[in-house]
Amino acid sequence: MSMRLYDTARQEVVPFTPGETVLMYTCGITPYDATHLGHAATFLVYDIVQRRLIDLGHTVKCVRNVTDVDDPLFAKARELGVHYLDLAAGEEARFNRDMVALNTLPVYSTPRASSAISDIRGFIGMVIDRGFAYVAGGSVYFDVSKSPTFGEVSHYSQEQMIEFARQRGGKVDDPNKRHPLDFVLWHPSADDEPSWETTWGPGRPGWHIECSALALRELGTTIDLHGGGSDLIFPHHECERAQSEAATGEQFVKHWMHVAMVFKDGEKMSKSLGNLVFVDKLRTEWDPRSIRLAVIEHHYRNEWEWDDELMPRNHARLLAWTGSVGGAESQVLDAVRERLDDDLDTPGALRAIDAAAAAGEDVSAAASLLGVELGDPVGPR
RNA sequence: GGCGACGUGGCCGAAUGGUUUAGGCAAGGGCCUGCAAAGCCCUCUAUUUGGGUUCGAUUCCCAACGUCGCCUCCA
Repeated sequence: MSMRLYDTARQEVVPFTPGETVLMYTCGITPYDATHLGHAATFLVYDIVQRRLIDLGHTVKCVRNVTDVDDPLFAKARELGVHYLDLAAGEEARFNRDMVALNTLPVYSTPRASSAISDIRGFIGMVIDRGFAYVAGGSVYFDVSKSPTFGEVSHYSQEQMIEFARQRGGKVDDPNKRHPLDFVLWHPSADDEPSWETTWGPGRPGWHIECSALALRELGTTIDLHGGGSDLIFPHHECERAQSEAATGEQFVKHWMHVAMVFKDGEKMSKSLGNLVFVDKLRTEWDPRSIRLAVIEHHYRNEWEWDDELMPRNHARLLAWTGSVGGAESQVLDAVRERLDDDLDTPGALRAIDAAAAAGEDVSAAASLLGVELGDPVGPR
């Protein structure tokens, strides 16, 4: 018995068949602002994967990094007039409170990018030694021409990748670059940004290298499952894979999993648009278990819209489930397992539990597999 | 190209594993009227295509075709 999951790179639902110990890496947050529903959705999906794998008897080592060395963090710290690590520490603590409130399982480790500078130095050295990177103008660039499989995670054409990079101000016209898609592994810092010494010059890491270095340090050369929000597929994961396989010569990731974006008011929930629903705010109004249900009511591969019906509906659902405790013995746990193994069909799992609860069965074991513990009375509202 | 949603009469739009697939608009006919309008009555036309599951599918599954949405955001 194993789960079947959609693999972004293979573009189909395939059996996910890791060994007894499952090595998972999910790209975590850049801690410069509060956790919103989009973040929560991503990590709740991975939490349920982890729960089902444990349920199947696996030991799961899940790494979720914290990107505390990055441009948006520096910008926000500059704006607030605080040190970037102070800002990061505060936001990271908020994020952890949200994750605890939503009852996510502890992960194996949550390493910070700032802890990985020496690993990153070593990693870049490996990439250079193996001939996949070059130094120019104080920066180190990955040489995409040495990686013929570049693009096999996202399945974008060269032209599309270049266009996307250009739209993002990805410096495709940087004169130091040999190819427009070459990306930075290391680059000089601005005056008010942190800087570290290296043999090829002072500076700071590029934004893809941290995850590769941390994955190697924490989990080894090949990991079973890697992912995050679908917004990370390109360029982040494309670049990660290229540089990791360049450094180690081994397959980096066996299975890629990405969680679809959450929308509000017709547009992707994002900091730049400001159409955010914050988890900590929501928690003051609703039981966190209802929030979890409202998120997993959607399939992880479908984009979905946050609307006002969601919380009342799932509050009612939580009440129905809680009211079932002490009822007749139920077989619904097996139905939920079967739904989760079918590409993580959480909507189907919820429907099965709804039906069982309506039939007077005790659904607490099934709810628990989804991270919803029915023991406590229902909270706010 | 990828992922997802959808595809019901001329148009819009409900519903459904099983005798007649709502309703509205439009159209045609009639009543009424000096004529017309309004109103009322009647009539008319549909489940994209091809497979599959089933005793039976429009409904469930697969494929094709078509329409729409999303695909740079940093979760």
